[in-house]
Amino acid sequence: MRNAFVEKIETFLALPESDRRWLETFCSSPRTVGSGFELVREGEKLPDVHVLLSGFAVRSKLMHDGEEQFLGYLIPGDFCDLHVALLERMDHGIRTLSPSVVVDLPRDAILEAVSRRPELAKAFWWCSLLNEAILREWISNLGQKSASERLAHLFCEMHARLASIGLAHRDGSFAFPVTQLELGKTVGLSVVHVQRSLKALKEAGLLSFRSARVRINDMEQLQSFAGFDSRYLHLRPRPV
Amino acid sequence: MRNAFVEKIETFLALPESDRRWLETFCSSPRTVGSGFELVREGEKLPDVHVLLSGFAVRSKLMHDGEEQFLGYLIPGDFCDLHVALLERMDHGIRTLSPSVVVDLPRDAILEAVSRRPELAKAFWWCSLLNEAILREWISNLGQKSASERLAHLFCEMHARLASIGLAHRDGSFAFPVTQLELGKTVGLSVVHVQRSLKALKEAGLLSFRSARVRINDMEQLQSFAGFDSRYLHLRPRPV
DNA sequence: CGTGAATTTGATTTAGCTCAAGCGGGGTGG
DNA sequence: CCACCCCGCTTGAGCTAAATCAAATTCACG
Repeated sequence: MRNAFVEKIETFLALPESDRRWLETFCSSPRTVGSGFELVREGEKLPDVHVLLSGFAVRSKLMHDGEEQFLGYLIPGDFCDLHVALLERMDHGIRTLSPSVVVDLPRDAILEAVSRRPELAKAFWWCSLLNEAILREWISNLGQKSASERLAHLFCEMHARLASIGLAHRDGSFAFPVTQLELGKTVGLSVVHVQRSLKALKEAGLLSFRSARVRINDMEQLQSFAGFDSRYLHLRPRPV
Repeated sequence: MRNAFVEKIETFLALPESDRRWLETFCSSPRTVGSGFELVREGEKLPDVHVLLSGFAVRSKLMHDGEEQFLGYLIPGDFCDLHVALLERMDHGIRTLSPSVVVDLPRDAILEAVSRRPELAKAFWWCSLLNEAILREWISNLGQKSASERLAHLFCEMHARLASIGLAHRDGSFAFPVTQLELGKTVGLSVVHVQRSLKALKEAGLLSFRSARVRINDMEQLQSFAGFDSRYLHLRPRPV
């Protein structure tokens, strides 16, 4: 059976057979959870690290004024909370955006792997570095771009990431189970303004967004409008 | 001689003697560079990873419209570009903000250390995770807060980080060698608005900012105004 | 069908931007 | 030692992107 997690890691390096088996063992008893399920609560101290095998999830932080800011989307193959292996306490929460399949890796197993299996240690670290790169891009997105540029950029990113794991349709469409309110929490805008900016993008013929699905009509133009350059994602051509 | 880098790592875990010596060997031939020196250029592929032993530096990304966004500040003890060990290409640049001392660690040495020295592997990974946590906080800062809250938050963060390595004065003041223009690039605001927001913070008696030095007058109030909660920094009490 | 959530639209307000001009201070060359 | 000049800071006057408030409409779903 395909395992999005192992596949992701193997785009980075070919694992020794024993490491791959080690990973697959832990993935052998996944859980299925519904949409809107809180995988991890902010402030919590966890015994396990989670991996998303299928579905969508989001990281988010609660502000002191009660507002919520999204910090990143998780797609199949992503670690949810690798930090807790070393940092102990979650500084943000994670919840699913669709029915999902997750596995729990005991924290101690991760630590042991890092000590005993150098290839896995590298791979885990690599996952963290990728996350970092995305976070940096989000910062420039929030700091420097207009409302519709931000949205455009977000869609470009999601498309690139989903395409890299085979979850984008050839016609440029992909599932993205979020509401406009949630888009607002992602790019720091009010719902009303998200709606108007989306409308502008639609009217410019760049994309459409309906019932949790994005379709990019003109990738070329959308990317150039958004100032999107996929290199920050450090994607490697997917070995088949 | 004190070594800010080794000290930082040892707040996380006590290194085996041999690992410490390994680090210190590489730190034995540092370079001194001036202010405004470009340590790493965006897009570059580097043979070395850099560590800042003293001074200030900043990560930044150039937008397609020519604007610049700051992505983080580097203070003594920080890795500049640990990513290149695994990611090959820099997705942002780094330059000093003051005269600084840096050391160059050959990429291959880092990779070898990760394979052979599990404690160091953990420590390096921990550094990445800390960075990530700071990046996430910056995202919520940019996405959800007003101009003066953003600035206040930035000052709280710098104070906490500098204090943790003994670079903050007991009176709440610390060196922060940036101009108002640069503050703008940090929090996504125009110079003019930075100036007005700073003025407001000064007039509220919270802090002062003059000639590259910040002084926080009322830490309690500033933190509560900024919605600052230092837990995201995952600081550990500094062992003396 | 009915009901609550999500989207759309309009009207108004505001935070932050741009443009433009004046000011201070520290460093340089005459 | 003075004059100048450049850079960073300050202030003012519009202007605009985005927020807020409020209501209507559509949609998904039981």
